[in-house]
Amino acid sequence: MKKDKPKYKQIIDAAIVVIAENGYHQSQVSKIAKQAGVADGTIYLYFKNKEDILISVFEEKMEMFADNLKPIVLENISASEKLFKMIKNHFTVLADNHHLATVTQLELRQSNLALRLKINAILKNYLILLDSIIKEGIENGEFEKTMDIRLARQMVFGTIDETTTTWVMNEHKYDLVDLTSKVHRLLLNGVKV
Amino acid sequence: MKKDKPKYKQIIDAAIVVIAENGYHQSQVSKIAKQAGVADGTIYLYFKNKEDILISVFEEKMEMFADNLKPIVLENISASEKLFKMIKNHFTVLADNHHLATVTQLELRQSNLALRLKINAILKNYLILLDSIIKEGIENGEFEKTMDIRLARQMVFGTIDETTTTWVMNEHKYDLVDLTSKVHRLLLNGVKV
Amino acid sequence: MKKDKPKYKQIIDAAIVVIAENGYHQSQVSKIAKQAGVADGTIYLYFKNKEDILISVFEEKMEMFADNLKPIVLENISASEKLFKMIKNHFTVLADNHHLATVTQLELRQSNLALRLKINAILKNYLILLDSIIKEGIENGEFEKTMDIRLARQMVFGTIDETTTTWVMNEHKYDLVDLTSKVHRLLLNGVKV
Amino acid sequence: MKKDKPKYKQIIDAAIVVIAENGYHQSQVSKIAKQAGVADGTIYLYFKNKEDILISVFEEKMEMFADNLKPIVLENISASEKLFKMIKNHFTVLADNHHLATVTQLELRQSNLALRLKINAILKNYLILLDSIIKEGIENGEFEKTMDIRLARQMVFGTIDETTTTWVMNEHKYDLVDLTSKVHRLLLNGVKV
DNA sequence: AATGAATGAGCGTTCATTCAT
DNA sequence: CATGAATGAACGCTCATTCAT
Repeated sequence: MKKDKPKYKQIIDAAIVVIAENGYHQSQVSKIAKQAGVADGTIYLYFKNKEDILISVFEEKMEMFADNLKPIVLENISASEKLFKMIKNHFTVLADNHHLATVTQLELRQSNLALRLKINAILKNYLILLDSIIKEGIENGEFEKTMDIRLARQMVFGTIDETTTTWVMNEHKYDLVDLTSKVHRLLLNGVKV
Repeated sequence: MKKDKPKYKQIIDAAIVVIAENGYHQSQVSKIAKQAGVADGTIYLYFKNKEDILISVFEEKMEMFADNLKPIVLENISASEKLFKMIKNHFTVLADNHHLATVTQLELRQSNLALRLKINAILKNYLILLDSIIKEGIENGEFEKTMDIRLARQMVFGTIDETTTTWVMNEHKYDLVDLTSKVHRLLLNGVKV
Repeated sequence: MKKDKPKYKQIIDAAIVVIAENGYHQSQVSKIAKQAGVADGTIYLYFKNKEDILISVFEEKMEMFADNLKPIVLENISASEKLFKMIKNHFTVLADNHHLATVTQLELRQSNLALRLKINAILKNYLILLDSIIKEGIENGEFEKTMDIRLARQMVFGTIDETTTTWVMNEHKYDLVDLTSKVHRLLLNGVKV
Repeated sequence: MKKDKPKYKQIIDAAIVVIAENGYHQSQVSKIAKQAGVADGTIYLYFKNKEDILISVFEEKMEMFADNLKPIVLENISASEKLFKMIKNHFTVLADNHHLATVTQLELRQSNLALRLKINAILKNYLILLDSIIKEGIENGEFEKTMDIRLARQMVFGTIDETTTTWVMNEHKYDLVDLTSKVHRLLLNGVKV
């Protein structure tokens, strides 16, 4: 399995560094190869083409979000607490990895539509877990039973995403994880008194 | 003033059509010129460079959002109602103009970071108006006075934006404006009962 | 019409020189552009791609062979004399243009199969004229009436082609046109006494 | 001697199959290795480089033509009959081996000039035998004594070659060996009555 | 003001060959 | 002898921008 070979991860990590530091459109394959310490041609032993590198970056790292979230969903705690842990996990992963945050929030969005559709497909697994938390909350009476699950998910994800992007655009000047409680409260109670 | 000359708007509108129909990366200056019915070189009498066209597209159209929002902010109604009207206006403008929606939600985000920072600057005026609604709500006791205004704004804008993008990606299959009440309710009360 | 613009012919002629001097596989587009005194991109205003340059080289020059042959076919002389004039014309054109001879006899044959099939299609017009001479000879009793026209054409063309190629490979050391009579006599009478 | 080891012939035969089926430019060393059932690197234990494989293909197979022709030259028959047997042999070998015919008539001609010069050198032995038949015919009064031997050889070989190439390009649709008599007659008597 | 022909920098990918095992 | 992972040089084509007319 190619994904288990050390060079696979080596190239993925190199890609994140190069994209974060040079921007999406200035991240030539040769630059990624150099950062990874391999020859240009070696890239193509592990990836079909340049796009495949970028998809794999997202795949590998999004897995991390989903893998972290799965046990949380199964815990014996309230849906509200699960939501809290999900937000905290999301913020923590990105706060711990500024390069990755820059890549996912800013650079990868400059990719062409085809690539972004593939990225969205990968994201889906993560959003399904979020949906399951919302559903659980509705079923056990914690959450408003008349609300539209898809819209609720879009609010939760949209808010988390917008918050993170703003934080990245402000060059990580403040602590993202510190915002967890406030974001959580807003999502639970809305803006109204 | 160049902006008042007919060819200026002609080129802006051509750009929106071309980008919506061909995608950001397939929207060459020559294609925009052809659609606008002018020579390639003529573009450069009205715009500094290609990026300037795209910024101007956003500028011209975002003005519409802000211009629509300004009188709403001044109306003698509750902050909650203003929020409702703002969401409805946002959804209505984009639902009425599918090309524009595709361009702002999908295509323009593929531009490079520099362009997107400029786009954000243009967006600022709109977000300031949103901030003023939130502030008013807090001051008149409608909204939670302990909440972080910036986070609240990010939730409102992030939710609206995510909702719209999802709608565009689903190829406008359902009615976006119909979602106004539900989105409004979610933002006011959150997900909790 | 692009073919009438001076740069079209300028690029064709540059291609012949570059290919003759550097060989087919060492004739990069940039080299042809330089020889033609235009920018690389200009090539693509006149030709679809590199292959299109090569096809056009053949097209333009083969036209010369056919155009020279047409009036000969119509002359009021014997088929045998027409054959003589055809051979002489073929040899003369190539003897007068060593670069072209190298390109058609050696370099262009290194192109890929697809290109060579297109080249063959262009050649067809020339071979049709040759066929008409042979047919005429048969009909007026000059040539053997039982012979296979296609095979006769293949003998005539194969002999001319092989003779020319050998001359090119011998670096034009002897006079090609001088061979006309002998080749003509051989084709008419064969090797037998 | 490397040529006697089984893998040597194994690789040669694999090369012919791969080139005939994929075309010259799509016949990578790795593909030939795979077809031969050896590792890429193994190729280089038997051949200096890729060009060396192709030269060897020609060498090995041209030997077959010359080896078949030698006893014919020595037979106690007329020069005209020897010519007949030579043509028949040439056609038979290629008609019996479509892959080889495609490779020698079409694919190998796409190789670079250097390789083709080497191929010509190999061909020489074959052409020398042809020359000796022609000389013999002249000396024993069968063939025209004033004719240029080199030109006669070029006519014979050029005609055979052109005939074969046309047959290959027509995808072997008709029987090549059946043409022997007609080609022989044409070469002996020419087109004239 | 308007034109559009000309410019030229920039990059993903292939594949023959090597060499450590 | 045999392997196959790794190497890295090489090139056709696009398109934003200019400028002579």
